[in-house]
Amino acid sequence: MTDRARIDDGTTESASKTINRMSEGACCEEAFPANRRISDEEIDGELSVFKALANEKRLRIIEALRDGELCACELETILDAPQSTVGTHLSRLREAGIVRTRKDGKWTYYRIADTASLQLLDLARALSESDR
Amino acid sequence: MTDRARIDDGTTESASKTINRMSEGACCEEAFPANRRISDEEIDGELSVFKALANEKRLRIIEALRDGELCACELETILDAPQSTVGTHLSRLREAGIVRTRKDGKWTYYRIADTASLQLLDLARALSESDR
DNA sequence: AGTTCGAATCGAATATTCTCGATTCGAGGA
DNA sequence: TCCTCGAATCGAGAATATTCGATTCGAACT
Repeated sequence: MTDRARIDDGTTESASKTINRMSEGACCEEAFPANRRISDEEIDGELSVFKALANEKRLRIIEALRDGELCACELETILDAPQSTVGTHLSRLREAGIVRTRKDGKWTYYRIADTASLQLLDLARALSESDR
Repeated sequence: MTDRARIDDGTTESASKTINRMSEGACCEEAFPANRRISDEEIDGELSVFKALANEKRLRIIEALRDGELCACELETILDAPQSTVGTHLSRLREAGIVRTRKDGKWTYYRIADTASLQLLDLARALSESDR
């Protein structure tokens, strides 16, 4: 919609310390103490993330934000959906902490909050491709 | 319910080749060609995985199966929900390829199909804990 | 001030998912 | 064979989520 200056990338916050911890030692293994009863709060946390990702339009939004931020109006074009629909999905993603916003004049730019979200999509894709 | 012999663990299939590929090089980074337009089939694949995980009872089932297989009746006790409810959730997880079954007499034992599912939960938990 | 544009939110119709009693099915016994 | 137990499935009501027109809000401009 506009060719104004963009913060192309590098502004997405790095993955959380916990996720970095997952990267040490045997890659992506034994991130948590293995045999530990899980709490309700942790289940709720996982649930809120998965609910935020369990929608086609929201997945498309995240995929579109892989290579950098986009404003809401650009996402409307990409999704080919009305403003209120896209706005609702963006609000859900923001509430879930998946995306962050930056305001510039009357435009609102969205970006991925944590690259761990993208790893999540990659893992899900690999998982779905492996069993068919 | 019963103290019959169990295949305690080691029977869950190893993560898919694609996921193993993700483990090489810089851990859990650049698993996919980076700048590549995603297809509808891939979105559908991601979506089916996330939809299967976007439910509290199903997450509890998966967490319960972390340290080995369990039969349906044991999961009914753990979830404290009626047989038909638990059975429905188990069917969904099986259809999504998240769990596999083994029949022994009149019992059906469930186990995690791919450890990548557990990594998915760990990542989601870390993500939800990082932004609060 | 008023106007316009982009975006957030409201609210109600629609669509999807969840729950769970009831039924069916299959594997062992008696 | 009949009976029982564990589990899969059906079906309908309840709960949740999605859609999107309409409204509101804020920033920029006149």
